[in-house]
Amino acid sequence: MSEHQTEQDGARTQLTEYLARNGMKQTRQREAILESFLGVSGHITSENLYEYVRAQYPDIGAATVYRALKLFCDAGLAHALHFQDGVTLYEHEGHHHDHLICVGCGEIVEFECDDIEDFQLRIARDHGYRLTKHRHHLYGYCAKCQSSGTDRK
Amino acid sequence: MSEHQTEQDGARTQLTEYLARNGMKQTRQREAILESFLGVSGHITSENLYEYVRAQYPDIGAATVYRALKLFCDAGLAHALHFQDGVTLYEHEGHHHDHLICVGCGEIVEFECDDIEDFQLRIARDHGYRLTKHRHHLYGYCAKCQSSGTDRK
DNA sequence: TTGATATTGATAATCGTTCTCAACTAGCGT
DNA sequence: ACGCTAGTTGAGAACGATTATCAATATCAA
Ligand SMILES: [Mn+2]
Ligand SMILES: [Mn+2]
Ligand SMILES: [Zn+2]
Ligand SMILES: [Zn+2]
Repeated sequence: MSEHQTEQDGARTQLTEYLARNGMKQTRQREAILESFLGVSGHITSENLYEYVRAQYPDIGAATVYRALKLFCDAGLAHALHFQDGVTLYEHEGHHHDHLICVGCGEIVEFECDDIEDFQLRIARDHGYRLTKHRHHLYGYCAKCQSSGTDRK
Repeated sequence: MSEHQTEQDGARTQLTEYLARNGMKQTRQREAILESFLGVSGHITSENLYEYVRAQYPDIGAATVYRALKLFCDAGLAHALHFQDGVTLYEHEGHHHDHLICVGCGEIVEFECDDIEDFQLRIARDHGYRLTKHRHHLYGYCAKCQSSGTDRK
């Protein structure tokens, strides 16, 4: 039994418990969508996940996928991100990190910086704020896109 | 002649030069919209600025305001921000800063942190990226919203 | 098995923003 | 001043990811 396997089982259990705790139902659709979501690594849109889901379960509707992903966030299984205005990307919930995005090819690099996290808390405290979340995105050109000079801008 | 006055004149000149340099035309509408924009301090949506503009110039259309604000960004007079997905806020272009947003009352606090800026550059460099911009938003509850406990969430 | 309640899928609606396009100018050369 | 031409405008349609609606259907505790 791989680490990956236990992680997925953990997620399934987590959803089941969340549903029970909130008087919600465990449906075929939610199980299928969770399965697809867990099978994806990285960042994905609802629309894109819908494609994957539909490949195996053609009867599941798009609205259900949108709803499920939001549910997964509420249940602590997923995390929503907004790199470009207008599209939501989801990733597996895990240890906190922020992102570096290549505006050339779309590559996404994850990073962690405790120092920055500390400064954020200090800034919030200095202004009397209690932080609930933050959004820290760095945009630029990756090494590859810099060398293949044929880029926009 | 106040500092404020010269700042506004500077902006007007900047737009005029940008337009000339790019074979674009200086129109009544653009002048009027710039006037309204300069009269606003802080952060404002296109839609909201359109209200102001319309009060003085009822014939100017919404599309023109949307276009003008985008133009002002290109000309280096304005800066676009996305605190909530789906709405664009504009502010006067000035020295760089980031934002602390109260999710209770919507208050926006501006902050600067050279240390964070430095870490950002280091992170980018470590990954071979050349940064073009970043988005750093801290969300939380301001002091006032924390005490008046009657808040959402 | 039943029945109350939650969920689903198709589709309409949302909403800030952009696009379309015919009418209208700014601004150059004359 | 005049005229040309390319850029600009305003109204309204179109967009696009997401959400709301709602009748049909599935879940699950009793
Ligand atoms: Mn990530
Ligand atoms: Mn600001
Ligand atoms: Zn790249
Ligand atoms: Zn507040």
